[in-house]
Amino acid sequence: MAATPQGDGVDAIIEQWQRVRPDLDCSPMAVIGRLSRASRLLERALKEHFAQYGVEPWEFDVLATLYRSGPPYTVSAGELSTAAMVSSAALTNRIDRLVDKGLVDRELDATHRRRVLISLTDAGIRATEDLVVHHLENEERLLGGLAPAERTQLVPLLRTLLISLGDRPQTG
Amino acid sequence: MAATPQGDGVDAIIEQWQRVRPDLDCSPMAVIGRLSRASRLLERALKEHFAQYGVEPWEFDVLATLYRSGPPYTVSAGELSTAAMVSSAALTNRIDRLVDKGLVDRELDATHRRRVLISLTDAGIRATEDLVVHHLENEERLLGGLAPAERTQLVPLLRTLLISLGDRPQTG
DNA sequence: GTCGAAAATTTCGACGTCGAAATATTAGGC
DNA sequence: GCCTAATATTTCGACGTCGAAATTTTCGAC
Repeated sequence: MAATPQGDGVDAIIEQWQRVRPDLDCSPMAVIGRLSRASRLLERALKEHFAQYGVEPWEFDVLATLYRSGPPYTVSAGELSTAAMVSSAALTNRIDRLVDKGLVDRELDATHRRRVLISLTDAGIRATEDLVVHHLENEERLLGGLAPAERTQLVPLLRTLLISLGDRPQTG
Repeated sequence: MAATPQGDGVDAIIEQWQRVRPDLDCSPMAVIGRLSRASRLLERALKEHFAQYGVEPWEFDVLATLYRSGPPYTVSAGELSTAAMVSSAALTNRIDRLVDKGLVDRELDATHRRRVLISLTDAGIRATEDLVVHHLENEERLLGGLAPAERTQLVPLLRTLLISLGDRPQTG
């Protein structure tokens, strides 16, 4: 009884916990549970969006990391792996496929030959410039439920959390 | 130059974009990028924590869903699949392994025999009761960087976002 | 200058998830 | 009461990621 009328899925979960274990303080779930669910839902929505353009989210992620580094759009494999938060093994696989698609080049760093440099091809630059515009429109749409003031409130709170979790700029 | 001194990784990414493409409004990234990164970092931290107890995050997730449903700690396979936001195929696999561990039972619903009911065993109940206490302590620790007032601000903002993304209680 | 440790990437094997097809069960139309 | 469609779960094949081992290159100690 007295089910929260306007609640989300996390409200329902916390109510269940309080019914079964009123002795526990479940308040951290109200934050962490929501972050986790929101991220999952956004991931799905982004995947659907990119599918319209024949790309996977990870493809745009790699291309965008290269593009935003600026001309000559070159980043080492290790930095790409860190930026994407995936293992170096996963990154090798991703680059293989982007090379096959003709969107990036792979070459050895002339001065430090154990490093591998990845660069956007001209086709990769064009593809990224096209994708990023639609991607931002889509992100804007996904945040449509938040008023501008709400977004403004959200940003510093999430920044504080990220910093406390150890998130730092790549090039400190 | 003029790198944000106290920024997180997302600040750095947005600065890169503005340097390369000042014509684009990247403000949605400030929210969505942070949600995505925070979720990834929290996922890793939870995984590390649960590893101390010899369990994977998904194991706790299934056990907790059963436990918070209350006695007799029984939920259908389909509901577990929805709650965990994974495919029914993935859930079959997860239940197989929890059955092998002796933490849950699998039985056919007597009245609707195409449904499969999953229940916590006594060992499963004890394991969950032990895990949830440590899990909440850990979540509390992970949110340590946020002041209580900041958490309080965060919750309704994330709820609004979740609802606008379509998140709803399972038993509407 | 050489040897061993450190660094960067790739290869390898194992694992977990997904979408689609298959299987089993229930509900409705007539 | 059949036959079809809908529902719920499992099976199957393919794919992507991970951790660890292997490979190549660089750096420092001596």
